[in-house]
Amino acid sequence: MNFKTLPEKFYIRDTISVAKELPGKILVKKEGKKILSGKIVEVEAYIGDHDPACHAYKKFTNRNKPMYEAGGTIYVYFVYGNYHCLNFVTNKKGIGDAVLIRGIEPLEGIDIMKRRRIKAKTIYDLTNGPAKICLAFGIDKRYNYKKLYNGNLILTEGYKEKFKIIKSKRIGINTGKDFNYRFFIKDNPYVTKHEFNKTGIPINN
DNA sequence: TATTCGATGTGCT
DNA sequence: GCACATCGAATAC
Repeated sequence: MNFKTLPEKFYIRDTISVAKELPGKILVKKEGKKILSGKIVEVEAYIGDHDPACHAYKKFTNRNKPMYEAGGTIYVYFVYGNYHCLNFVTNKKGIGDAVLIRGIEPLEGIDIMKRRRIKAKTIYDLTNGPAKICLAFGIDKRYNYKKLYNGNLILTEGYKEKFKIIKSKRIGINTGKDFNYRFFIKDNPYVTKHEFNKTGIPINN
């Protein structure tokens, strides 16, 4: 695979516009001679200006600093004492917006991902969750402040394909629940399925 | 300095 | 469907 790397200007736009276009793009990590890659299938937008679920909601702290960098910067944070989550910073420098990467479809380096996700029972469990992605790809806070267009972790264009993007409420948050800032590819099995209706049927899919 | 709790994943019921 | 591991960041004091 040899897709074109997305330029900085792709990210320096309205955050929702960027989030809607992320599904289908390819995340590529170079580890020496090895390549890990996967297609993004699910993301969530976080908007500092009006979104109480956003880490950069009306405050500037040591943790959320990378979110104020220019679009195209990587923001990785540590949660629940165990896990890391990967975000792409969007919008202009000084604005605290980012997009959380929640679901990826593995393409290359699947053998390596399996070794790092020893608990994953199926190939779908490898990268269908924000912390799972970081485990499979070996991403931690060292990637904070790195750029998505010139490092060993980059984002590229994807296949020319048609798919339907579904918009829904976000997952795992207690505030800002009303915003439909989650975007994912319809019927893709690598999308997380955390929301259920009362009869146990997964919704948002 | 102390306390609370989280943009999750896993395992058990 | 639910408990819990586990610890750093944020907030309270």
